[in-house]
Amino acid sequence: MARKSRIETYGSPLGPLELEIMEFLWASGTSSGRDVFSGIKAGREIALTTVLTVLERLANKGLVEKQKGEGLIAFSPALSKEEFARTVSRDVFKGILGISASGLCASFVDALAASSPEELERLSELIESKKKELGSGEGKK
Amino acid sequence: MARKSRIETYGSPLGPLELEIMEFLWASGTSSGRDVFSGIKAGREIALTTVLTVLERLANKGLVEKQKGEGLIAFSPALSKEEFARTVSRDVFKGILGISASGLCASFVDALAASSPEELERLSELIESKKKELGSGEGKK
DNA sequence: CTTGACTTTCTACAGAATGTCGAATAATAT
DNA sequence: ATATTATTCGACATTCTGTAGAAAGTCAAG
Repeated sequence: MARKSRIETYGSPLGPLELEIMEFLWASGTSSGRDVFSGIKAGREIALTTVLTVLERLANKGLVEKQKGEGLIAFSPALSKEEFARTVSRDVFKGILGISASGLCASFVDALAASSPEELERLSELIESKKKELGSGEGKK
Repeated sequence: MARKSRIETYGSPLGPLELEIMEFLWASGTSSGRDVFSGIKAGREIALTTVLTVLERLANKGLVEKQKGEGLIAFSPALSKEEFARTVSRDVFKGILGISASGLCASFVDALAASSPEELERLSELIESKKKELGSGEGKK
């Protein structure tokens, strides 16, 4: 029986290949299986079917949409990169916050400042609007 | 051959039982295998060896220290809950920041607001001081 | 010294997730 | 029809985690 699926605790991580394929789709938009294959495969040894299989699994997970219209089947990301990141990290944070909230904010700010300081501004705006949001909803006791 | 270990992409998630055992150790500090077993097992059906095995694996991962002195072997958390959370989140940040910084920020705020809204205030203060810090540090070019 | 209870280690299996494909099947094109 | 390309199926390999019995080690009591 084993574990209850990592999802409940840490969100829905993707394997390296899966992520690579998602990145390709985010960059190229709707593509055929072969397109993805060509884009992904760079000198590397990988079979077309491997890519197709992963694409199929990604579709089952709801991360990719499979449109079969006229012509080749088309695969496209079901969520934007941002939406995906948001979804995954929401779960991840829920898990980590459940372990220990203290210090997390600080390390988050540090990490963000280190990698994308320009996001700091956006982050404070986000917080402001979130605070307003919470404040107004407070009325219904 | 398969995947390169989730760690490189998403941090170091633990299974439910592993996490449960870590929580126990964080709460009780150094304990014998049997102590952990007793603490973990609450009415539930679980074998002592199962707990010992997991403890062993946790030790191999470097999350638990095994001290064999006089008497029973003692297990203790190698990192505090906070350190662990920080470590895990650092890796998670790295992984997700690579995908989308804005998505990460958005979900962080959401997750924080949901679990500890009172931290929002502290977070904005943190950001302010971080921004000042960056601003002043700019002088040395 | 032998026995028995308890501790610790070994070994093994099961199920899920992911990577990896070849074979079979379905469409298309020529 | 036949060759070509596209899709789907079915399989196997590896790693992770949960699970636990069997074996080996330790030690006090008799």
